[in-house]
Amino acid sequence: MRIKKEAAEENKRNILETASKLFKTQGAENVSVGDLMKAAGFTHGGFYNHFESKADLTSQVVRYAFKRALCEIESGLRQGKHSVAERLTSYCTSEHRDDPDGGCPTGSLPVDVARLPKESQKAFADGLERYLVLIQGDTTRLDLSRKDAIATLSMLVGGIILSRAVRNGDPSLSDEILRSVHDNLDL
Amino acid sequence: MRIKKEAAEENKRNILETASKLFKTQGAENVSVGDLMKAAGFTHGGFYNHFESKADLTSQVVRYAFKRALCEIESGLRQGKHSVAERLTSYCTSEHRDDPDGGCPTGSLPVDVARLPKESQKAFADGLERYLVLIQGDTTRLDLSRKDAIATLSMLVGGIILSRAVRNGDPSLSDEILRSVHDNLDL
DNA sequence: TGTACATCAGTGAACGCGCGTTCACTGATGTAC
DNA sequence: TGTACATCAGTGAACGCGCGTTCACTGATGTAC
Repeated sequence: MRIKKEAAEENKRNILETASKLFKTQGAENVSVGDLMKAAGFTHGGFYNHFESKADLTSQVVRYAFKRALCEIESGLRQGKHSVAERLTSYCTSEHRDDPDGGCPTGSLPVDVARLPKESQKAFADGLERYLVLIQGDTTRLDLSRKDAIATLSMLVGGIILSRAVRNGDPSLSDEILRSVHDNLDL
Repeated sequence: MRIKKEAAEENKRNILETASKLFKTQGAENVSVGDLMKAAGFTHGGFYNHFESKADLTSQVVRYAFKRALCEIESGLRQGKHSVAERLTSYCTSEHRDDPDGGCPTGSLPVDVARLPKESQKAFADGLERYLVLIQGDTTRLDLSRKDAIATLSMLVGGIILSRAVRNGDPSLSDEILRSVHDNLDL
């Protein structure tokens, strides 16, 4: 049966939110359309009312995940809940490592994105660019050059990815990676 | 028909070599057993003479890929072809970014490995550990603390992963990431 | 404002397809005598 | 050394299964008059 227009939009947002969590933890290729719709509380058939294909979903998820993460950080900055430096400091922690679905897309999606079509990569690049602007915008406490901002972000992303890769295989190495990157930040 | 024992071992090595290239470029989940065996020059049925399952293959590939990469670097060091510092310097370059199958497993496999069973993660951790020992072993030119070695490796890995993620979506950002990380090395 | 009809979000059965895996078969290789 | 038999790497058809996608259907919502 047909539902209200706002309800349909809310449902789509729900699907995107659910997908961004599942994709970050399991990887886009390991989440089926059926799994996703079930997790969002629907049957699979309705999926194609919102998305042209699974590939279409994927690029929309990349965009959505960055938007969500950036909005959250920016509103936190505005309200004075945390500074950019504090956010960067909390990036390489076991809390973030163990919570990929709530975490930043920079650390969970890039390897998937490298195999996705151009449009998804563009969405990722746009998100990354906004992160860099955000980091550089904090001139009072950090005052990083763009080069340094990129290098810092690379170290954080590499650290969290490596720590997740060995988390179950060698937990103490995983912790050591987080600590090493964390201590090398000196913001 | 039955073949000579050494021939069978050589065939298995061939499958592992082919798999490590395919996995690094496409990701383990996107390479089917049929694809792999065909690329290695066989039919798919024989796969189970060498591996218990695809999961078994995957963990063997992680181990194999590190062994191959480390042997190549170590023999280069022994022959004086390059130093550790030179290898690190050439890590974040467009050549390495555009050649994932020939490249280092640290940059191509970690996100896949994070979703694989403990044994594969152990194989990855062992490989990573050997990399760190190698980096620290070069005391004459680098003399990095273990912490610095980990932070450096994290930055390199993060840089190559991010540059690959935006390569088709924003080529100039991709190049900028490589340059920024490269310049921040100062070995 | 009320009525008649088109629209479309969500349902669930059904589709073709490729996946990982199994299996009967082949015949050169390895082994026991 | 020669013979007889067991072994097993590689082949290719076949399996069940879950995937992405399609489609006929439902009925509340949106729209035209």
